[in-house]
Amino acid sequence: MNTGAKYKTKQRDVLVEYFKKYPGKHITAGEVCEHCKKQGEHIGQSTIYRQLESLVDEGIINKYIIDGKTSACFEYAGEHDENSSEVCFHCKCEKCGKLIHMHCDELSAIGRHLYQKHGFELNPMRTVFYGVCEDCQK
Amino acid sequence: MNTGAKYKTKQRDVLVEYFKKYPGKHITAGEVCEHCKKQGEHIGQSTIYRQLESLVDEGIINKYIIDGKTSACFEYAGEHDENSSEVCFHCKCEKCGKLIHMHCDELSAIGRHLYQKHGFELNPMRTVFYGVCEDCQK
DNA sequence: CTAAGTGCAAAATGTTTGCATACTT
DNA sequence: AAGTATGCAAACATTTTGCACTTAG
Repeated sequence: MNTGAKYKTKQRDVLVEYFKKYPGKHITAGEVCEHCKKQGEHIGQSTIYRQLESLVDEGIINKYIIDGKTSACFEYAGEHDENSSEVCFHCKCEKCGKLIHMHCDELSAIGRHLYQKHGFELNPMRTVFYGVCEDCQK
Repeated sequence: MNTGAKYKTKQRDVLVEYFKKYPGKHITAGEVCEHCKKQGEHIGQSTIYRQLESLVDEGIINKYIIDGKTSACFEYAGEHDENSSEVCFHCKCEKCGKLIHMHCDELSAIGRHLYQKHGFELNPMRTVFYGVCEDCQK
């Protein structure tokens, strides 16, 4: 946790724009660094890590830690569309490493179940289902 | 992935016994190291990491990567009781960090749903639900 | 005897921190 | 001016690797 970014800086904008440009894509801190270098925007890695932390705190991006990857991933959280109950779930294949984005009402239902029966308020943005994908089951 | 342990060694036994002794407990590689030192059983850390990998491959222990912790956790997989449909799910509180073990048929049902409707074969042993626990919702 | 496992130390990652400087407001 | 952010390099923590040596089968 930190105090939260308060100043609008060039570095922060670059990061936010990058995430906005690829909604649904999982991006590591290292990939952010590379992206910046390619853009000719040299941003120190400590700045990147600190900004990522801030952006997570502010709910602008989400952080995922996925087995098989050695580093954490971040993803644009999208516009907070409160009307839509469309929640996106993530399934990660343990064999090929593929990450599947899934929209499913039945899955949304488990969030309600967990809350009503177990008092646990699920955060679907952060939860990753592990298993084996269709292609790898052959 | 590795070729799988084939030899029965003292080091391997020590690790397996340790995990068996604490079913349901999440143990990091570092904790395994410490445990061995306390026992007077000096086991090199590379051996520990390599054995942990083997044990995961063999399904004797499961590996979890949980946000907030900097290192991976391992847990005894338990006897493979095929008769029982009792599967254990993990819920991790994002606020207090508590890890809740949950047995629930409804949750087991989502495994079937994912398989039938989405062709995804869920591995519940590896999946962690993130959210906020009852205590932290006050 | 051979394949597999071990242990050490070194290297490779990924992430965090201290501190002087620069930028926002 | 005051508070915050940046960037560098160094520090850290965890995990992996190379290699000579030991052990199980």
